[in-house]
Amino acid sequence: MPSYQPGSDTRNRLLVAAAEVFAEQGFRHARVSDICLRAQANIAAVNYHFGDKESLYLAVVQKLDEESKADAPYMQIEPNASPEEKLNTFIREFLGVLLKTGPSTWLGKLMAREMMEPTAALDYMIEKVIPPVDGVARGIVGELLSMPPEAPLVQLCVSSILSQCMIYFDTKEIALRMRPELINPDRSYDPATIAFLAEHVTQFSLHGMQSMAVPVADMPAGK
Amino acid sequence: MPSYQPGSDTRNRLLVAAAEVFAEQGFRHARVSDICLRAQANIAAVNYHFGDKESLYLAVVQKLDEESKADAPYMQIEPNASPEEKLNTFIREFLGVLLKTGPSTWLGKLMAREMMEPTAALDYMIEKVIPPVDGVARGIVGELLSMPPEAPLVQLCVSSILSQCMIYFDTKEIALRMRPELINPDRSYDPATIAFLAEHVTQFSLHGMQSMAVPVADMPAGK
DNA sequence: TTCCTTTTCAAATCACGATTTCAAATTTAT
DNA sequence: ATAAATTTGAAATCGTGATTTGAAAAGGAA
Repeated sequence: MPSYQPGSDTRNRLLVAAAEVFAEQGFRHARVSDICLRAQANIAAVNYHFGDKESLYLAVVQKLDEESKADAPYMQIEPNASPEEKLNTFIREFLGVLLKTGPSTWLGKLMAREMMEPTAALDYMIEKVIPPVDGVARGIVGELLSMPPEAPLVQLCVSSILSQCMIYFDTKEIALRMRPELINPDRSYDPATIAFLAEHVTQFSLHGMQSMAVPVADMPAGK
Repeated sequence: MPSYQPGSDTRNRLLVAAAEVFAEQGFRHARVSDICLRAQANIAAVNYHFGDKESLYLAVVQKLDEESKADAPYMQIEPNASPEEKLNTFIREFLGVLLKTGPSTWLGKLMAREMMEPTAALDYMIEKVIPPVDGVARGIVGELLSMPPEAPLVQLCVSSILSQCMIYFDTKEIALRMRPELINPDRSYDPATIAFLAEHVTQFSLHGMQSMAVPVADMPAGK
């Protein structure tokens, strides 16, 4: 029942095609017939190699996660840069991951989708994918606020920053109708537009945090 | 084929139940069997009264929109308040619409879902629902920046503000796993938590805009 | 009451997409 | 070269959920 040749060509084509389709459509709307079509594989190939659609999805998430551990540009922030520069780089890379096309953007898109519509992969992501990204963001913000990365205020600011990036991914369908000239035929944003948006988010966030560099009220503890 | 008694009791129960289910699950995941169950109606009632699931959905959106035109708290900002107060009120009300439970929150939730996963209702929303909300937000931000509401920078800041609210709706499933004590059994957020989050978003955004009160670079025009 | 319109109901049908089946093709090992 | 193991392919099956059907119930007007 399991795959006997983990390096099988068909198996790999399925993983690549599936990453693309899942990133574009989300787990539920992705059709395994679509995935097989793009992978030039038979409709039964997913079940033969992975058991079922969800296991394939899990395999995609893990594969992309491992690959991104190798080189994820927004995880390797120049340690000597100023915290302001670090934040700008982080935002630019994170926005790119959500708005560009290609393999390096797939895990980010899957993560954004899991947040809105969780599947079994969310547990994996909470454990393995989110902490490193969150850690980098908290490190930068903590530095900016002169606060430990675990401080509740740091968490709030990280949410504010990430949300500003994600909105452009989430509202892509609206942008397509109201500002179609900003989006390429392959549904990616233009690099110039991404750079422009990153600059705005950076400025907005830097100033947003400027006056917060002292400990203030805590999150309410009880429910 | 069409409904003969537009005020039919069953028809109204369907509209109410459908609004609730659609807001909670989104259009695709909502089951008409579920809606009929909650409306105490037969499984065929949706097709008898509305034709099909999508027409019911459209009817729900329009009904909620018309009702909200009557009294939507975040649309009626005290005109004499300072712009800072107006922003705080707007953010608190908008967050409430996304994080509380009850009829007044349903349209906001449907709008948030349409953004991520558009249906035929998106066109209606782009035309009728978004402009008023967007207009109020632009008015407040324009006042804060001493800029006309149509300025591109005003648009960017509005996106930054709305995104910070929406993230708490979008990541509810993660919050459920990482901070379950913040979310009530009925899946709503506690009023104290909402007020706390609104305070943070307001402060972050006010400071984020503080230094922008002069015209700067424009959105790149060409694609 | 009786006829006609409207509404409800349970059961059947449809549509779509995931999964299974099993025979044929291919690969690998001896 | 042959046999066993592995992989592929086309068609069949399943499951879920929306939609349709047609008979019964309910209402209303003569």
